[in-house]
Amino acid sequence: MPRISDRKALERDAVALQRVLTELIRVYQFRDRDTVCCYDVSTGQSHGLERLASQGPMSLNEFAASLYLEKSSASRLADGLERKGYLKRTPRTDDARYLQLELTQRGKTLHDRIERDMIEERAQVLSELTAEERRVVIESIARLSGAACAGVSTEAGCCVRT
Amino acid sequence: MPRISDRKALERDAVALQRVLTELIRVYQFRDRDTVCCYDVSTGQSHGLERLASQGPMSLNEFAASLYLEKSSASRLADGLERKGYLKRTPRTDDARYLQLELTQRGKTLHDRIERDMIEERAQVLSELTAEERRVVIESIARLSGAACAGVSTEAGCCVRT
DNA sequence: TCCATATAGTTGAATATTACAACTGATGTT
DNA sequence: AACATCAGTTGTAATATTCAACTATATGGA
Repeated sequence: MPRISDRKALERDAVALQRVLTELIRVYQFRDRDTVCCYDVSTGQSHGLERLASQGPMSLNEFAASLYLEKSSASRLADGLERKGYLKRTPRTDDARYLQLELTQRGKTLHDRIERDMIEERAQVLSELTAEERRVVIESIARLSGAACAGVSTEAGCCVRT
Repeated sequence: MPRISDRKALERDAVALQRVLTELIRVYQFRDRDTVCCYDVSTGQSHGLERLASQGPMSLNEFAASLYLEKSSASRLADGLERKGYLKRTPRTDDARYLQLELTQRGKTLHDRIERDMIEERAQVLSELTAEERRVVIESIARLSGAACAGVSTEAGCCVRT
């Protein structure tokens, strides 16, 4: 059983975390809009690039689920990326209902460029920390998304809290 | 001058951080859409509540800047909050061009409820960490938004990279 | 004093993002 | 063969966002 002062300290930290996390989300939503201008893709599109780059080719439904989007939204996201030449849709030979979504070379190149810039930014922040501290930060952020993800089901496409 | 292995470790960590941070942003954009359903306000509106709750009354321009929005977007955000009775606009007595934006009691109450729920979630995640680890996480997240914010100017309302 | 100018905020118009529902085409089942 | 199921697309509507034009207020100089 934790001491009372421990619980108080935890509560205080939770408040602080909530504050900085809210600001992080806010600034990223803004900064991400900015990304549009600088890289020829919108926020959503750059997430789409990232999913395909890191997970490899996938069906549209998988694409939608991995972006927490309804399939129709994902379809339109893919439209945009395809129109700009970053993505290719290929019907699967074994079952023509499925599409294989895949980045083009152009798409891979753009993703690499965006990712490289972002990693550079991350490295700036991490450079002030020790290896151990960096590990804690990375793990904790992973836990934060895990926690946010936990209460959410993507089975119905979106917006279902379990 | 850091050793080569140190630089490699830093690079590796930056890649990992980029990965978890991207996922965090993604899941939050989804989860935030969900928040709409549960609390009678949209994502943007809940950020608006948060700004006014934590910074106190402010003008519309200040409100816009603190949300990284164009003033017209902020004006419409305020419309929504006012219509639902969470916010009050009062012309300033010393200069009638300015509006004083302020939460109503109803707005404060709603914000408190939302914040309490979120802090509870944060505490869950933090409870597995030591006090020192929690400090590192909180500081690092603050630095991450600081870094994202740094390259951005809100003077023109939005979307200006300096 | 009065008009030009600047400032704060609102409104019109255009665009983007999203979800839900209805649809199309392909596959599987009885 | 007919019906059901599944993957993906398209129609429609709601929301969010910006830019530009506008209104109202304030300030400063002739």
